[in-house]
Amino acid sequence: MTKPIHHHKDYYAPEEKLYVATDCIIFGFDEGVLKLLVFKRRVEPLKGTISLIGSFVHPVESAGEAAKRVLREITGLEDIFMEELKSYSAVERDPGARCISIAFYALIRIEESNKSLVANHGAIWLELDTLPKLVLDHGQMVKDALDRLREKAKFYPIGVELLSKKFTIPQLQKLYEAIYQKKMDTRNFRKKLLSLNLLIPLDEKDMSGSKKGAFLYKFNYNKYKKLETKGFNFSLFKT
Amino acid sequence: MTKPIHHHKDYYAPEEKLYVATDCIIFGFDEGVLKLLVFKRRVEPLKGTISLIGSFVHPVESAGEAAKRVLREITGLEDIFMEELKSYSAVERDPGARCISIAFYALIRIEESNKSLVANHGAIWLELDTLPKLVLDHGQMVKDALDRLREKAKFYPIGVELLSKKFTIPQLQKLYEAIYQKKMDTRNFRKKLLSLNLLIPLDEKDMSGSKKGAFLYKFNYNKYKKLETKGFNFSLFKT
DNA sequence: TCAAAAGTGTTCTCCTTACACCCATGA
DNA sequence: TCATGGGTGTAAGGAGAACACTTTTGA
Repeated sequence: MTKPIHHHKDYYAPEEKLYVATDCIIFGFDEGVLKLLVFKRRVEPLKGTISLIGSFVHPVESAGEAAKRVLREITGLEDIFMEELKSYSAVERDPGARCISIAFYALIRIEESNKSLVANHGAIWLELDTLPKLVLDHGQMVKDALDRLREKAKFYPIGVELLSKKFTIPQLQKLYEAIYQKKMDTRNFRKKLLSLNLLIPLDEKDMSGSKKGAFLYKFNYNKYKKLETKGFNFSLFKT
Repeated sequence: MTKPIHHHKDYYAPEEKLYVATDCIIFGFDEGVLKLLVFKRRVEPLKGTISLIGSFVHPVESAGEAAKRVLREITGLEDIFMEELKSYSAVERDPGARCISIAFYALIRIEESNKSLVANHGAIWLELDTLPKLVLDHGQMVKDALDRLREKAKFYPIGVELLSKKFTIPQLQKLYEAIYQKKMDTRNFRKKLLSLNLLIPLDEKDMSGSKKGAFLYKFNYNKYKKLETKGFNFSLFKT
């Protein structure tokens, strides 16, 4: 069977429609550890089960728009780094109905989210490395999203999406160490990072992490956008 | 709105289902140029329009299974390199009906395909760099797939999926030159390639490309699989 | 004998890596 | 004054990039 002719309803009619949902793998970084925003049922049935935050894709929106809507409804945030991960469409993935899900992963700054909105939705932040079992194939989604994050962060400085807009180099290093679960060398990390010329040094220090204080930087989004389109190598280290 | 409770049909009932299709971006390599397998309507209506090859996703199969089925039905091939590209779900993407598509790209050896099966389905190979306009958002799909192929081929030797099982190094180089649209240095290409130790040299020569003839090689899939799981850097050149 | 493609080595440069000490400050 | 985290430089090794000629053989 090949692609049906378009604009002729007869070609669609005999086909079966499916439920289409989206699930968001929402990463955050807090207290030196990677966290995931999940939905914990507080009432029966299935009280206590943990799932990703998602929604059906409505007729008036694309999957990406649905995912953005979910993120906005739960966290109050807009203009967030979000990318399609992949689709999940195994026949038996959802025992309740034939339902495919298009998963998106997002990186957000926890402190910018609307905490009461989050709480009102029954959403909570859990540490990634002590995650309990999630419903359906959501565990697999998280695993896939983490793999993708690791791949992506090798070549693109997306880590900055997880930190405050003003951040210190030690903070960024701790984030990378959390993502890749390994210690890095301070000197090499700084050298490579600064050689990209994508950080704007500020005249402020963050005094929360040490007595000496660490200089704050801002990410140069404008410069990055220009480089990105030209295809730049952002690799922060050798694998 | 958060994720509905599963196993309770009431949560699905009020939602609208959508048509779910899959489209395949099928790459081939022949006569030194990259080609795409497309479907050309030979009868009215819409005679002459060109689209990717696709199908609806049926209730009994996942999107990936649907894509594999399409590939098998059109080319007779199984066990082909195929990966999910991304989903396309813009509300107005298909004027005929609200229909999302999950696109997959595949790399096949043209000479192994069932030529009459291909022809019977009205499928034809078109050169990638002189593609006409495709229906719907299929042009965008091809562009995205090509970007993905370029990204992927940098780090994984997937090019071999497009060549005969026995191939010569000059053939592989020509393929890479076609993918990246740039000339490469023979000596550096061979050096890097052979240093991966993934090619099994054969005692045969391919005499079709030159009077001198070029030695044939086979790809060492077993070794590759082992390296792949350990996370190896297959980059064939610096971007 | 010549045209056309296959095959081969070396040098330079740059990036990555490994590695250890001083600095600033608040407690 | 001392404990804590912030910040700095250099040398060695390895990978990528640039570069030109010889080999084979059918026409």
